[in-house]
Amino acid sequence: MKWRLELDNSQANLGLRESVYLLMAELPADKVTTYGDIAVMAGHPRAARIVGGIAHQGPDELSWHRLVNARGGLAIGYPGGQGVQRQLLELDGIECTDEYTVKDFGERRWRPNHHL
DNA sequence: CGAGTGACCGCAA
DNA sequence: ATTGCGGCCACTC
Repeated sequence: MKWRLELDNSQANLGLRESVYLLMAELPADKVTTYGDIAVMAGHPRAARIVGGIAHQGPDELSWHRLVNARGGLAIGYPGGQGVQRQLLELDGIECTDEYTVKDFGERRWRPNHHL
């Protein structure tokens, strides 16, 4: 089912924004993902920055706090600051270092197994 | 429609 | 290990 959804949006008939929403909705609660990965999965490999912009506006019901940068670092401009994002992550059982980086990023990082 | 923008990314000092 | 910088390109106004 997940596969179906992602496959559809990688066919890119949807806008990037739509694709980002769908992918974020698929993101498991105990995982994180990156702007770049989302961009790639959405079929716009160079649009990482755009994903950030979309996240900035995105609907509150999606868990944007689990979206981090390529090094596992928390968002620079997260509303309320990185401290807030970190707390939200910890509520999901995702720990961070003092440096505002997701702990065990390699393990936490979400990878869709299929994805062409 | 065109120019400016940005919750990025990777490589060079 | 840090910092800086330029490229990136869909989105907004």
